[in-house]
Amino acid sequence: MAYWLMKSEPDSFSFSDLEKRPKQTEPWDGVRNYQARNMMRDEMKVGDQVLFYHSNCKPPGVVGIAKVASGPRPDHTAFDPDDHHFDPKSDPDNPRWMLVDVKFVRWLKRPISLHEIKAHADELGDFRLIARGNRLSIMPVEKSHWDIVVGLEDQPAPEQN
DNA sequence: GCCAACGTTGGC
DNA sequence: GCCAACGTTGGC
Repeated sequence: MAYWLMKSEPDSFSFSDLEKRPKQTEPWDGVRNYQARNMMRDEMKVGDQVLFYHSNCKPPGVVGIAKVASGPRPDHTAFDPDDHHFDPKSDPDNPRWMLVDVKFVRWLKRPISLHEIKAHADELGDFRLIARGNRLSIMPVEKSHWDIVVGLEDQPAPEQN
């Protein structure tokens, strides 16, 4: 089994939204980055575990755990001229953009903020999330990093400053 | 709102 | 293939 991190802006789609979805499952549409697409199309497998990360909010951080719930499928938002993610170059007979379904698993006992993750840089030094200039919305997570990040939920929350 | 860091586009 | 211009991401 592999481990991943997927970012979402909670103003657009939050972990709470995922929890409320029918079957607590959502197609991860709208991704328009080839690296992220390739991971969904070629590498993600049903049952893989996902850190659900809230970006562009206060505070940014990991809020819950999800899992991959489908194999790769065409992203139909690319075919809809009225959709914000419409891509006229994506041909329904040869779709350019692919997605997987993501299913809610559980909330973390408490959110683990980016700030807190960075405070553990000595153990998480090569975690992609805190690498310089990282902008990928989907990234692989090493098991050791997964265990450290998820393990923080059992530690007391750090003092706010 | 600012801006660094990327990715994409398109002229050449 | 190079690279300047432009658009986006996302923390701060």
